[in-house]
Amino acid sequence: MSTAARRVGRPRATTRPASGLPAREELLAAAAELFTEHGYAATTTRAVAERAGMRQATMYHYFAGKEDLLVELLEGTVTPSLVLARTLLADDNSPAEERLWLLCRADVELLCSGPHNLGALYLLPEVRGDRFAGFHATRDELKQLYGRLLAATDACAALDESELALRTDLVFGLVESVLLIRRSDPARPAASFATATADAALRVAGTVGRG
Amino acid sequence: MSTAARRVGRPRATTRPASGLPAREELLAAAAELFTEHGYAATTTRAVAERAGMRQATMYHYFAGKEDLLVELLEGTVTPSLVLARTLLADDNSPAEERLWLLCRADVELLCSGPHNLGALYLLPEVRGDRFAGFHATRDELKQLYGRLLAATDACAALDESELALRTDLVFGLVESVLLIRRSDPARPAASFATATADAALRVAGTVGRG
DNA sequence: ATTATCTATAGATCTATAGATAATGC
DNA sequence: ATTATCTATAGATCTATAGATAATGC
Repeated sequence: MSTAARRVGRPRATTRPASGLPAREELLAAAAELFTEHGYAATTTRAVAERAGMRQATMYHYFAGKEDLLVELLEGTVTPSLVLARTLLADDNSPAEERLWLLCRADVELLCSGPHNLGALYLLPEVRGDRFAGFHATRDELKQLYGRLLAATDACAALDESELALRTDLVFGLVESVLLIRRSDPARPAASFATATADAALRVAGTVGRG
Repeated sequence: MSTAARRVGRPRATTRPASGLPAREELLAAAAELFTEHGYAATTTRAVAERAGMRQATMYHYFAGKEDLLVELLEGTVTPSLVLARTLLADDNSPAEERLWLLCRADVELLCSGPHNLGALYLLPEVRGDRFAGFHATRDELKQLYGRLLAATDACAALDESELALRTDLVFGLVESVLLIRRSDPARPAASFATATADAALRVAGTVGRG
């Protein structure tokens, strides 16, 4: 009845972290912390591996390279909002204003919860590269769905295409700006902030709103 | 009457860039381009120096190190708006709404003009370091002045301190989000976008606005 | 003599790979 | 036999410094 798990493979040189996560998850968690705090280029593969409780070279058993860590972390920051946006766009039982508000609130909550400011990974200059085309496509689709919900609101019904695009940029920009706000104030509670941001997004959209 | 300037010092190994800027300015311009496009850590001192038309080591004749380039570039992205904010706060001949609108518009214009998205330097993870405390202090003061103008608007007169702080975060966040928007659409004309953003900022503030 | 530049390089990295090793599984 | 890990390192950087050089200034 030993509490130590009996594991295949050569034993680690150091003790495992207390989290009890599997090695691959542990590497992602370490990368999340280090990439959000110090950036991608400034984080070494050694720093990631050792924070996950293993030697540098062992990381390559789980990931083909440093970039793969970032690719995988990025995906998680937009996919859930995209799924929700699709659902909300399909549901025409409630007014567009209300659905837009729900999307904004959920998006802000996604961006402002979790132990690290993962949404801020999107700010890293490295994310420009081709390696991240998948992430950009997802984000573009999400923004497009914001635009379609916005177009369905009373306030925007009369706008022409370019005015609508501008307003979409502003609403989407306001929602994304929570990354910057969280960065200067990491401890802020997500729920009430998400509500207030959704209210403000509707005001940007042009509705009289709840705020 | 030779057109080539007669210069002190050993001649360059390569021809000078066509810009005609003095060497120090040329280095800053090169760093601006490379830091905004590839980030700080991914930009080598060799890349900066060679884009400025000199060898890597020559850069150290003008700057003590790579960080000094970034420090100097960052200052220019907030100081002009801070100066304007101080002036606007002191002038009580026009309503606070109008002064806030002017500040937002000018700030967005500052952030969206110039050949590179210099405002986006603030997104770089390296800017967290102590070396950049001066920049952060300037930016904090600017944000505080936004808050004081906001407090003087009719729409915010009744808010308590924490509500006001939240609204300041949202207005300031919206203005800063133009960095993100410019990054995905670098060619956008600044003037009309600045006006539209200032309108939206007043809606976030809670005024009925012009929009 | 002063200046702006150059060449060369020490010293410190950092990524990814090669190949050995120490467990368990059968 | 398979697996997860280790140690060691090749090869490729990158920053900052040391010291030489080729102009002009006086």
